[in-house]
Amino acid sequence: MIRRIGIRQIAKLADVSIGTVDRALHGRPGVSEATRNRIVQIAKRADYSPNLAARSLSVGRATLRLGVCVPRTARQFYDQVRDGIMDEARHLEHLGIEVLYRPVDRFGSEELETMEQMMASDVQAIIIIPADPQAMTPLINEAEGKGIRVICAVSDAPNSSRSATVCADPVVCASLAAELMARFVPAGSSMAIVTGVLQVEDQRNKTQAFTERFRHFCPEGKIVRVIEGHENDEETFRKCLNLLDEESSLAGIYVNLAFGVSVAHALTARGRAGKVALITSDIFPEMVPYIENGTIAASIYQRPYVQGVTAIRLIVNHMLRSRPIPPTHYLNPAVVMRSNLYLFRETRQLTNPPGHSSHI
Amino acid sequence: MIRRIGIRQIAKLADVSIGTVDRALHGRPGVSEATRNRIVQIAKRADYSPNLAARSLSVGRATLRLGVCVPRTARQFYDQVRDGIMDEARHLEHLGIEVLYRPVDRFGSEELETMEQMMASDVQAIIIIPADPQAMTPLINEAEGKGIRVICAVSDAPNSSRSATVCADPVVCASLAAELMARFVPAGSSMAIVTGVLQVEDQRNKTQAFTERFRHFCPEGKIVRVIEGHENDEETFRKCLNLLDEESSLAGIYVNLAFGVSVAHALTARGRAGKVALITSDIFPEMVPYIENGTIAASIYQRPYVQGVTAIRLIVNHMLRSRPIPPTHYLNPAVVMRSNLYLFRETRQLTNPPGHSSHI
DNA sequence: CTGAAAGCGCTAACAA
DNA sequence: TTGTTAGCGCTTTCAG
Repeated sequence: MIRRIGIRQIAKLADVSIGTVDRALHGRPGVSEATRNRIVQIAKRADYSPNLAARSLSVGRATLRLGVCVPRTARQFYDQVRDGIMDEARHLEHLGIEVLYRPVDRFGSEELETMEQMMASDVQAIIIIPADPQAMTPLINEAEGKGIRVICAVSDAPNSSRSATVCADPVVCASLAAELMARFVPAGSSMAIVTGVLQVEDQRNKTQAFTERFRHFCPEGKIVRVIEGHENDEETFRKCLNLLDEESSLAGIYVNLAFGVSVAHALTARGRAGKVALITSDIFPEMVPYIENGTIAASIYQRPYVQGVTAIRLIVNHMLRSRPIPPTHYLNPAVVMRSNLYLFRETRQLTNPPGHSSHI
Repeated sequence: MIRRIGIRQIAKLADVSIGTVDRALHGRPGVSEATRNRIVQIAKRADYSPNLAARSLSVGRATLRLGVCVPRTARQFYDQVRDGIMDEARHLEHLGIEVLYRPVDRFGSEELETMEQMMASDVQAIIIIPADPQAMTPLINEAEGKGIRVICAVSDAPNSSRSATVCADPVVCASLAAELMARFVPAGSSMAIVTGVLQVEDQRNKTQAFTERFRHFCPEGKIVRVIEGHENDEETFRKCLNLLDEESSLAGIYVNLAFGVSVAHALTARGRAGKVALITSDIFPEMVPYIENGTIAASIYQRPYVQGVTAIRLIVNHMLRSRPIPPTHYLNPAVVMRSNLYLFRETRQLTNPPGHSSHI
């Protein structure tokens, strides 16, 4: 620990009391502009940065109250985000961080109501995974207007004034899938994409990016079908059966949302498992057997845990260390295959080889 | 921040002074066994954990002095480890962490001498990347004997009594390469492995694992050659030229150490770039053009930055939060391809798409 | 507008 | 063997 300058020294240099220094440095009222400027100058020249330990000790209660609003559905995924947030917050507990955690149902208005409650409950920042970005946008704007920082994770509300978004770059996810796929299948192969609803920005972007990059990486490769499963297991499954029946020369399928299992089912049902290269998104326990038996060749993983960790770090670095917030923090997707499957958090409970304890 | 119990309350419960509580809880001399036990019991029942902010504030100087000994060679790689260590240490600075950083030349005795100096300079733990684990082992044992925790990163000293090792599981790295390769090439393909010296445990393990897994994943696949380049650019290059001349049907090469560029050179020289699937290890700036033009299909990345971060976290969690140290912390290797190349730290300086700021 | 002083939870030096 | 006390750097309250 390097001996750094403290408010005491600054007070001495500026020939004022430490109380005045504190007021000046924190924009609190009760200092003349003249002395304030003088003190700020000195602090800057001396490269002053506050001792966070002392601060949180002094304040006693939380220095930083955070609201966290995460969907209660698709738990295997969102719970990872929550774990990342909570783990990191606990790690930084001694800085006086307090988390107000509110899981919400993904559909209906609970999300909006919760957001409103949070805004009313004296938090300095909110981490949210908006299920309906459109509807959430006015509330986000209102929060930011009140000085509450809003950070979107996993899903973005791009037209809002949120301070930052942290997510896996959808274009990179889809491009990586396309690049892998192009290496997995021969030139001139036919490809299908399974998505949810093309109106959802993320899914549309991934579909486009995959299409474009696959054509780029695979000479004469073509996308013969884009299937919208409407985020419904049954519909996805059924449409995939049709697809397989109609496209006998299909070489691969890319599933750009969390419905890889339905597609794997369909492949298995039609005896095409292992014959058609399947690249899915994210990891869910039900996918494990399909990765193990080769039905799913690879999965592009958005690393929800790390997203949670990152969201906390962004906020803390900004609010406590006055670092700038990067408006977009894209993190690198991971490639899950059979060889590294058991090093991912999601599968750690299932079979836990001793000594393997990584999660980032 | 949840209101937790402090030594004051414990003192009251045990009907002693806070000084006694402090002594009892820290195994300092000057407390009778009876009172010590009583206090420890109370603390345990109350789930006491010390306020780290208060501690580091009180102690004033560093609470935790760490020695870090990292090779000065292969900088692009080891500097990442160092960055991870330093970034994380700075992040935890307010806990009173002080890092004594000593880069050393990889060859010669500097490593041993530096280790000895560190052991003499009052550090509580040492993070080391042993270049010569064999030679380092006695010193590690000596350090641990003195109560100095030693953590190996990247490279392990398995026969020493080091407290922990953090690295990418070599078996997983090689298996992942094999699995990818088996998907890249047709059944019955011929494969070559480029390594350094098979006597080095890590390289031998990777060679074995790749061989075994490739055979498993690729029906009728065979390893036709294992080349030892002795960690020498020139020799690796030359031997690869020979290989290419003699094996006209070679479908792929796996390079299990940091000499992928030499192999890429050879492929280019013989006009086989893009025809032979090349999977390398880690990322270096010189590799970037070869990844971009498809000569290198993929690279298995050990994530040195995260290794550094992890090493610090292990130590801090152990020494400051008295968590157990897991003897081996394997982290998940990453797959680097053209699509995600620019999201890795190593390449961030080269071309830096705005908004991409991930490094873990 | 500014200064003085108490106190956050802990360590460490000194007293008893 | 135990108790007491002075800070660590900061925030905050109360006086001036």
